[in-house]
Amino acid sequence: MGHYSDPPLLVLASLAGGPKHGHAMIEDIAGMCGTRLGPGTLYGAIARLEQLGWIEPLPAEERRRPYRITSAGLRVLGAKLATLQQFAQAGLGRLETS
Amino acid sequence: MGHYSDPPLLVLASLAGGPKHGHAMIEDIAGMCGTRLGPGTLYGAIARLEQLGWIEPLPAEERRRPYRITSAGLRVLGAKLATLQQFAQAGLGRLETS
DNA sequence: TGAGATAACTACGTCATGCGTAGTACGCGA
DNA sequence: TCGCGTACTACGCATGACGTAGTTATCTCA
Repeated sequence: MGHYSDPPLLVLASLAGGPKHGHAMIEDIAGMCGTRLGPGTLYGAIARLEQLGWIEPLPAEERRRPYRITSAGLRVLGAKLATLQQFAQAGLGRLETS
Repeated sequence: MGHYSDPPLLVLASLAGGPKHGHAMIEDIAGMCGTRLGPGTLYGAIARLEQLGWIEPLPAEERRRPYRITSAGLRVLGAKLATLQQFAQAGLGRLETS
């Protein structure tokens, strides 16, 4: 433990830093928070996010399939991160009290 | 969307505010972040957390089964909340840039 | 030129767990 | 005594996390 892990959110956050293909996301996410997603986890999350319209594919280069976050994805990401931070702060507040 | 949901974490955070029985946690969590856990979700999470030694049962009063967070649970909660906040901040930073 | 490593992805299977529904039992007020 | 709210148990489905293995292409180095 010690890593945060919510694959779809990690993917969105990674793509918020710029378009990337799958393998690059793995590296980016590992660098960002130490979580190294397996291929099954990553590409599963990507497929679901694409279906939701939160990310979209860019023209493939060779065998890389790059993706970009959509405006809808940005909105969702912002909302999620905001509630996440709110919750984290509330929780930490409770910890200090006790 | 708009609610944060990670049942075990929510339970730990709720118990960080003092010992509670199941039903009280549901209300507490709903008040804290708007997420209302169903019984299956809640009691499932409780059982797993107890097995991990992160929470422990207190003597039952009538049909209420109160629980308290353990010191191990507090440590885990602190660590999780810290990484959570770190991640949220990093993500929000990326959002501002783009 | 051919063995090995790395990059990038696909396909598959399993297991945990999130979540809803239903059911039980108890106590309280009208 | 009827019904409502509390508090929990039991069950079952479906999602999704995760690992393993396999595929193909590219590059390096001997």
